[in-house]
Amino acid sequence: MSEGGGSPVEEKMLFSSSLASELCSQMPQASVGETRTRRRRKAKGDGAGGDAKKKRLRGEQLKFLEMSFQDERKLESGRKVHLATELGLDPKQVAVWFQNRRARHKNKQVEEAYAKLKMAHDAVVFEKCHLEKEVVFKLKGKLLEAEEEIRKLSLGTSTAGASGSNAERGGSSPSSSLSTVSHHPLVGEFGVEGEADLMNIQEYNFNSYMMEWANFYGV
DNA sequence: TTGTGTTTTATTGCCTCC
DNA sequence: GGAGGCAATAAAACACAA
Repeated sequence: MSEGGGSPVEEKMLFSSSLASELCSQMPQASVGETRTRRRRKAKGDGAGGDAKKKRLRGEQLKFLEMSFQDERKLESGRKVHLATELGLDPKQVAVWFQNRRARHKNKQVEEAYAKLKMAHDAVVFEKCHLEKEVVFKLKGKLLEAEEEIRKLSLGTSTAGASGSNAERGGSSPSSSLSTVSHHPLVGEFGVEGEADLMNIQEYNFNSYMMEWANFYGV
């Protein structure tokens, strides 16, 4: 039944070549179509007078049409008739072939545009993750610096206060010097003591920052 | 061989332009 | 109002795995 000629796979190869050109060249008569209410026609086949069976075009016909399509995507009637007589086809068949070919071409372009957009999107997501990690890293560094600052301050106040008697302050235990840490506003807020408590402060600050960040970005 | 998915050819209905 | 374009769809032809 098949009319010989190249296999459909070969034809496909032909189609898929050299399609990378103009993106978005003809965006259809846009949004007008949105209101179209699509009808459905009755299935044919039961209809009168032998619908001619569909015939695949032969390889050389396809080649010729393809060349013509690459040359010019639209088909004015003179060219249509010429092509039809040249290939032994009905002019209507030629017109239909061009119509379908344009549709395939457009699909291909849309696919390519999608692939490009997707690549760009993935790259942006990757970059975003990278930047976030960088921000977190820098903030942790600053936090450590701040922690160091606090430690220095607390050590300073404890050594300065060591000149007075412990009894005056009512502190007798060796750990009482650390208790002055609680004079620092941040520390006092939590009523914490010691280095472990400083770590808690750091963690608290970091967590609250992360919460803010998450809220801000809606994560 | 057959069921199923894909591609190609053809039709229909709507829209735009001249 | 007719020609031609397009989107949506039907259906034949084909490919291919099971």
